Amino acid sequence: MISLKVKDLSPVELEENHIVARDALKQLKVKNVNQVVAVRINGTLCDLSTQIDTDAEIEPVYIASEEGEKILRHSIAHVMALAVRELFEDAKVTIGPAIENGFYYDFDYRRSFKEEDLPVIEKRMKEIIKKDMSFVRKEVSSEEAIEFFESQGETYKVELIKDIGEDQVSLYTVGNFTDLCKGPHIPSTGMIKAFHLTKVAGAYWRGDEKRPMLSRIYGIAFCDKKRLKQHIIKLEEAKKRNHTILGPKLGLFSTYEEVGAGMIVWHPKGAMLRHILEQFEIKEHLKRGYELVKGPEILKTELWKKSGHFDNYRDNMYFTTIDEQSYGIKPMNCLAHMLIYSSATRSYRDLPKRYFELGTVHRHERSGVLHGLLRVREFTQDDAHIICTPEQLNQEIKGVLTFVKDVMGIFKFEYSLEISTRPVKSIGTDEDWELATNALIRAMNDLGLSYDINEGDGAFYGPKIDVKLKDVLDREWQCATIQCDFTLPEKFGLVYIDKDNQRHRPVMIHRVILGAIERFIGILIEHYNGAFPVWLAPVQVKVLTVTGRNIAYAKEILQQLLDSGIRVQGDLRNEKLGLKIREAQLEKVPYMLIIGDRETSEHRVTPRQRDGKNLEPMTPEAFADIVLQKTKLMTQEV
RNA sequence: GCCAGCGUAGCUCAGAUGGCAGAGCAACUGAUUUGUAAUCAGUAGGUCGUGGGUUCGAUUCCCUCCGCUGGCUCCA
Repeated sequence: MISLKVKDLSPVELEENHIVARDALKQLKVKNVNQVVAVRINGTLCDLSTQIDTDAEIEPVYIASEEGEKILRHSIAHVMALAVRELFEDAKVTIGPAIENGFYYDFDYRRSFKEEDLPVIEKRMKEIIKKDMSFVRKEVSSEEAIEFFESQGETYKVELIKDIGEDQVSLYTVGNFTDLCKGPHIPSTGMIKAFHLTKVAGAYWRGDEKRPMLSRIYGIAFCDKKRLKQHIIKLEEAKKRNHTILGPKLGLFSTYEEVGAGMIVWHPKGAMLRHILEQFEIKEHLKRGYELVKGPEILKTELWKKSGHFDNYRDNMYFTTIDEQSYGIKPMNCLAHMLIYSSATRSYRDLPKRYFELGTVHRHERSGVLHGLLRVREFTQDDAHIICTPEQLNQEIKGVLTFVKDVMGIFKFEYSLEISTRPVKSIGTDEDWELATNALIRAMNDLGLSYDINEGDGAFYGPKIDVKLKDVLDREWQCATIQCDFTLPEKFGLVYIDKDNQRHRPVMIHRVILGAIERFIGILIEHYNGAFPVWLAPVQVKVLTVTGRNIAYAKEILQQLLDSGIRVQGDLRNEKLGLKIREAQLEKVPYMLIIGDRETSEHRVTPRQRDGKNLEPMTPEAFADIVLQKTKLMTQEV
């Protein structure tokens, strides 16, 4: 006799000594059992076919839940593998997990899969689903599993089992396809209602580019057709917000095949947007005790050798020769800042030094990774190096984290934080790395911030805190970063004289707030869907005349607004007002000023907001005050 | 760099088993002086991304390179 209980309900005593989970749910009168994909038995996720033979608390996992959908997606990956193995006989299977919104499976086949293969595979999958085939779990010894997969020629699976290193592994069979898998899975393929194969991609086995390139097939999947459709609509909406489309359309920037990959050409409105951000940054940095500095674009290769960049970052650098001397184009701004520090004897009283530079850097990124403004080869960082005593480190890191919070708050950005630890290719002693890593962790804890740890993803010279923002497709991009560096001060022999009249080694923080102006603007465009708030809008106001009789007065208004520092343009063409409004609307200008005969005779302006609302006619001065006030306060709304 | 897809007028896109390349919007010209998201008419605009090959003939088929997109890897 066993006692079973569903969360929040009273226990039920059973006559039997064992029962299959699915039957238990029925006996316990759990609702909609046909919508349940798996169960939690005493907290452990299990298949519906699991036999229960002890007292247990069980909890149904419904297909529409986050967990249930994940199980569903993973199961669809298996169905895809079955379809692929049926269609492409000697295709080897590797791994196929559930991911956000869907799943993928990596195959090793004599050719890579093409997009035209997808409808064929999808059709076969639908046939399998129609047959409502069961997922059958079996636990076997690792030796047995290895023997089985070897007989199937599934060498990748054999490698996986050996790496798992357990005595027992579980296998799942659907149709004639048996896969190594922890599970759980949906009971049978009939539960699959909504999926679509979306794209193919190459992917290295185990993410290692020295290993074979596999062929990956991606799919999206949801518990029902409605959710799938919603997701597709969402993707279409996202596409419209995409900065690579919106940016050129709004006259912000463009790229040219003849200029080169990863190089951005800024048009007037984009250059203005950059300028606004840069002025904002200079102001915010000066407020926080930073000093403006500026280093050259190219520095002698010897200096890059001294800093360690030549050994560790050479592949990403461009070099040139001038008068038989080798120079490196800077991929980072730190070198000049080091030299500025060491140009004088520094006292502990001088520290911390905070050097800030809007520094343009060049990095040779691999061609395949370039993407719009988010990944380019030339970009400008809002870069600063803080040189301080070890005792000041914690305070300085907290200062930067607060700076980041303040700035992200102005833009109303949500962001995630990550601490990255020592990578394989790196310099410095273990003690320094530990000290620096702990300093970062302590600062985060002091401020009560939550973060993830990203093992082995630090810079070659030190650990770092990364601040990540999402683009319109929910891809995360690193923007702000705070990096500790104990090695550069040493390489450059930086010292300060402490109270004890002895020379001591300062520590350094590399940090950016927006990150790269280019990337940040890319994210900004998507964040605001191109409709920038007044303080950021490259054109804040457009003056629209109704007829030619209003041109003289409109010009007066234009000049008056320009004089008061407002970014204003006129549309004085001989066109209908409706057209002018439409065009200004498509340019996403925050304010339009309608200038007709009434406004001209009363010496007023009628503002129309971007949201379509008209304000009451007012004096030009009153309107200028509104715009200037919003600019000053950096408000979010129009 | 690797895998897959794509590249036709300023933009969005048609098009042909290889035989003089098409539309809408934008541009230009003229008319219209107009009150809250497109006034009308006309004109002009393309070595079909680059270079090579196959062919009587290539924008179309093949190769190379350039660029873009989505992944892998790498990073702000």
